[in-house]
Formats: sequence, structure tokens, C-alpha cells
Amino acid sequence: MDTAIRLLEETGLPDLSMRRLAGAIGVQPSALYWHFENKQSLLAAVADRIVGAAEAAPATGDRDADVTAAAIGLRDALLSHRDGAEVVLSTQALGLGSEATHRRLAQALGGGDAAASAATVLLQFILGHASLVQQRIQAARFGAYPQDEADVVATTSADFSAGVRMILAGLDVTG
Amino acid sequence: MDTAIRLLEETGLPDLSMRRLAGAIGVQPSALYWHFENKQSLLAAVADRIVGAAEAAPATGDRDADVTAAAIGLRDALLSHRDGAEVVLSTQALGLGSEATHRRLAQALGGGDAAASAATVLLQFILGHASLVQQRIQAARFGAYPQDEADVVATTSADFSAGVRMILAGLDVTG
DNA sequence: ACCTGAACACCGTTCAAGT
DNA sequence: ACCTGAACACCGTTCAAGT
Repeated sequence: MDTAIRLLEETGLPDLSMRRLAGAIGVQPSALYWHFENKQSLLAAVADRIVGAAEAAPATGDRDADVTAAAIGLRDALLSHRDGAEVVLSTQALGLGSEATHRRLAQALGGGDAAASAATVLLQFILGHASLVQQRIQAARFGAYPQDEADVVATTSADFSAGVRMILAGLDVTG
Repeated sequence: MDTAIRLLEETGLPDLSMRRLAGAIGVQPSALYWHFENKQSLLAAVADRIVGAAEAAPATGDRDADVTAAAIGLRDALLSHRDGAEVVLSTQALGLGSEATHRRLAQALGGGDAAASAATVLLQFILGHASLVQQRIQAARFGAYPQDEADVVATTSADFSAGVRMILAGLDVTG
């Protein structure tokens, strides 16, 4: 499991194969199938580790501040592991992995049905955003995108804050 | 190219291999590399076809109505091809494929810098949303998610409208 | 200009058999 | 309970050679 995260960091998701992981552990590929039903459930475990790093923020009572902190925490967690957003997005989409992330956002949003629905919107924006940023960083890294990594992060941070602010403002108007 | 779309429809993205596509055309796999540099650029061409199906909506002058129509048109285009959202998301992220989609959204939003930035947010939400919905539909199709396809679409349509409304409302407050 | 044939270096998953 | 060994049915990409 720690080896899986390390391998993700070193080689990226496309190269995180069952064979390679087995090799890094020093075991036969087939041995992994004793511990995980298939590759997908192994990745779900990896996804839980990644979002687990987003600490539960101390609630300040200021809703906008709490939501913004939670959103930034999640974005940072996703971006701090290579291909983290993609791993979490596909896990989330398949209904695998824990629901702690959605719960945390819904709570910061104040709880209740409207908050749960807003949390879904926010989560989808964050995952879509982070996936795009991350693949773009990857492309930049081997020269396939005409910006360096720092520029990509700088440019997109503004987009991210704008997105979070819009969703919060919209919640007040429509909710 | 049409064969690639047909294959995507029939077998899905994971099974859309260069070998399988070549077989369906009746040609050797290596022949494809005369027409496309690699699999990624082939997929970029597929992505352009998918979003190309989202017709330019007739501008009514009502900004919210135009944006909503454009957003729904894009969502429908993504969802109407199997794995369409994933194909377009990764193409977009790599800076491959055309920028017509972003342009269309920015225009519906009124043009200018603020509109371009809002279009980015909206596009990321739509792609994140559609990816999630689509993978969930796929999961439902082979019983790995406890809802049927119709329920998934119904449930998430409400989330989608809510997201678009929030972003529009937010734009008025922050822009 | 466009395609074949053959090769290179890989995949995920299954399953009998071993300890 | 946990792992090996061997197999099955695949991948993307390259490149000399053919027409």
C-alpha cells in the first residue's frame, strides 16, 4: 500500500501496473490478488490515502471561510500526489472508496439537504479542475504544453478561487 | 475516424485499442501510425467530433438562457457518446483538440476577460460532472452501482442545473 | 503515399499447486 | 493463510521492407 503510493509518485498512474507493483514489493503479480480483488479496488485504497491527507479543518463558524479551507485542503491533497485527481475521480465515480470527502464538504456547507447537493457540485468542480491542472502539469513536464509547472499552478489557482467564490455566492442566491 | 467513434460506442474507451481499431478497418495496427502520430492524437480527433455535435445555440440575448442552453448542449454531447466525457477531459487537459467549446461558453457568457475565466470554471464543472455521471452509468450497467441508468441520469440532472445556476448567480455577485 | 510483417517490451487476470 | 509458476489473451509503438 505504501509501496503503491511511492510507485504512483515515482512513475505515475499509467505505469502503476500490478506487475510493476509486485516487482517493487518483491512478490509475484498473482500474489496481489490475494489482498485485492482487482486493480480497481487497489486504486480505491490508494484514493482513500490521498484524500485522507486533507485534514479536517477546525470549524471557525464562518461558513465561507470553512468551505474555502476545505476546498483548498482537498485541492492540495489531490495535487500533492502525482495523478491524484484522476485516481480519486475515477474511484469516486465508481462509488468505491470512502465518502468522507463529500461528508466533510457538506458539513462545512452547514449540513442538510441543500448543503449535500451543493457539496456534490463543489466536489465535481474540484475534481474536474484538479484533473485538468494535473494533466496539464504532466504535459508541461515533458514539453507538450507551453507553460512551465509554476505558471500552470499560478494561472489555475486564480480560476480555482473564482470557482469556489462563485459557487458560494450562487448558493446564497439559489439556496 | 467514423470507425473509431463506432468502436467507442460499441466497446468503450478501455477497449478502443489501436489493434482493435485496425482490425475493424481491416488493416494492420502499424498502418494507423501513418495517419496519426500516436493514440493520443487519434483520441483528440475523436474528442473534436464529440463536442462538434454540440450545436452553436442561437443567441437569444438572455445571458442566463444562452449559457444554460450551451451548458446543456455540451452535457448532452458528452453523455451521448460512451466515455465521451473522459475522452474530452483528457484531450482538453493536454491542450489538444480544438478550443471551440471554451469559446462558445465564453461567448454565451458575454465575452471579455471575466467571461473567459467564468467559462473555464463552467467547463471544468461540466467535465467533472459528466465524467462522474458517465462512469457511474457504466458501473450501473454491469451492476457495480446500486441504481439503474435512468435513476443516475435523473438524480444528476438536478445536480447539474443547480451547478449551472450557482455559477451564474455567483458570476453576478463576484464579477 | 500508404501499408505489411515482424518484432520489442510490455499488460490484467486466473488457477492449480506449493508451503 | 499466503504465495509461486505458468499460462491466456491481450497492449502501444517502431521500423525495415514492400507496392
